[in-house]
Amino acid sequence: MQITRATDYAVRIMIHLSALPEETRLAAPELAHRIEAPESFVSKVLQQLVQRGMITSHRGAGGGFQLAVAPESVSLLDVVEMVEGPLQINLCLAGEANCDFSSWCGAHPIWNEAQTALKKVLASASIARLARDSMANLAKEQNGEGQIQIQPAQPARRKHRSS
Amino acid sequence: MQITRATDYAVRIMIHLSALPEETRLAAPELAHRIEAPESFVSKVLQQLVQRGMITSHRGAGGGFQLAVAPESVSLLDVVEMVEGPLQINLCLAGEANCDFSSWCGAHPIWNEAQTALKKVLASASIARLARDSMANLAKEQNGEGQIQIQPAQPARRKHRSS
DNA sequence: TTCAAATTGGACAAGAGCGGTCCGATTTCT
DNA sequence: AGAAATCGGACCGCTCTTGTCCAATTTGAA
Repeated sequence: MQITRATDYAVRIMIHLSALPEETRLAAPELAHRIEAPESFVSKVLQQLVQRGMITSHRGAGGGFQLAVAPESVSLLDVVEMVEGPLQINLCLAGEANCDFSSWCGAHPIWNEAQTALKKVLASASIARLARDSMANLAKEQNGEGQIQIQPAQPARRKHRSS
Repeated sequence: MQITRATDYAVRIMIHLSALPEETRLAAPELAHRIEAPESFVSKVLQQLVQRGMITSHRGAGGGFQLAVAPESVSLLDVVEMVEGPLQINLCLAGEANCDFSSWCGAHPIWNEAQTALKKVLASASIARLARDSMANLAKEQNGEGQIQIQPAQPARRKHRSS
């Protein structure tokens, strides 16, 4: 009864990209580092998000990933179901075929109600809002301190400096 | 993001036992057949329920399982957590140690809210109510027809009749 | 044009959990 | 003494999870 790591990473990715200035492009390793998730695994999740049209990718030098949708219009539930498929709390909610009792079982309506309540909460939160909340919280936490919270995509300009 | 089969079976077991006349004892194979679940797997779930004190077992001839708690006072959530452990929608809700962002991440409160909503629904339904609903639905479905719905524990008196 | 930076896609793999089976040991009723 | 039943543990195949690694490809820039 738990969301997978991949899903959690996907959410973090979407929030982070959404918090960046528009059109900002970020490379996979950099993104992975920022959300504190393993690089090679994140790259898989990124591919999935690309396939679903949530983000776009650009290859080659200076490439990376950027948001492809309006973050206001995609909910937490959207991202979750994008990675995990339709959210089903119990097998018996997946069509009549999977449950001989559904017509009379007293638990059936409760499973349904619970699932609906869960979905409702997740559907009510847009990625854009989560990004705003994150930034606001961060700003509040380290009050005006130096440390940058969500960095605006460093220029990546550096030429091979040894140190 | 789905409850396990074992959990579903446990719920069915509790509901079924709760629908029986008090003090009724039922053997594992019979119970398994009634909830349409594999015998040997159900016997494992039954052991678990015994260990948690939800039901009591009696060995030997004429033995079986029977309810050990007041079905009014045990909720669907209780049964779920009895089998699966504490319900956690996301790893990041399992204490600060599991999430470096929890203090500021915008998604964190939403995960929490979603989990709470889910738990609330499951906690609000008692096994006793589910049993009553089941019986009422069944009675309605096959209106006064012959077929017995939840059988009152057949006497099991039969001595080896071949046919 | 060439090189380096970056994504893409696929193969691989360890580990855990799930769903279930099987059986010998034990208890208990008759 | 049986027979009926639970108990407990071992075992099993499968799928999913959580990754890793690499060769191929694309692309921007020097």
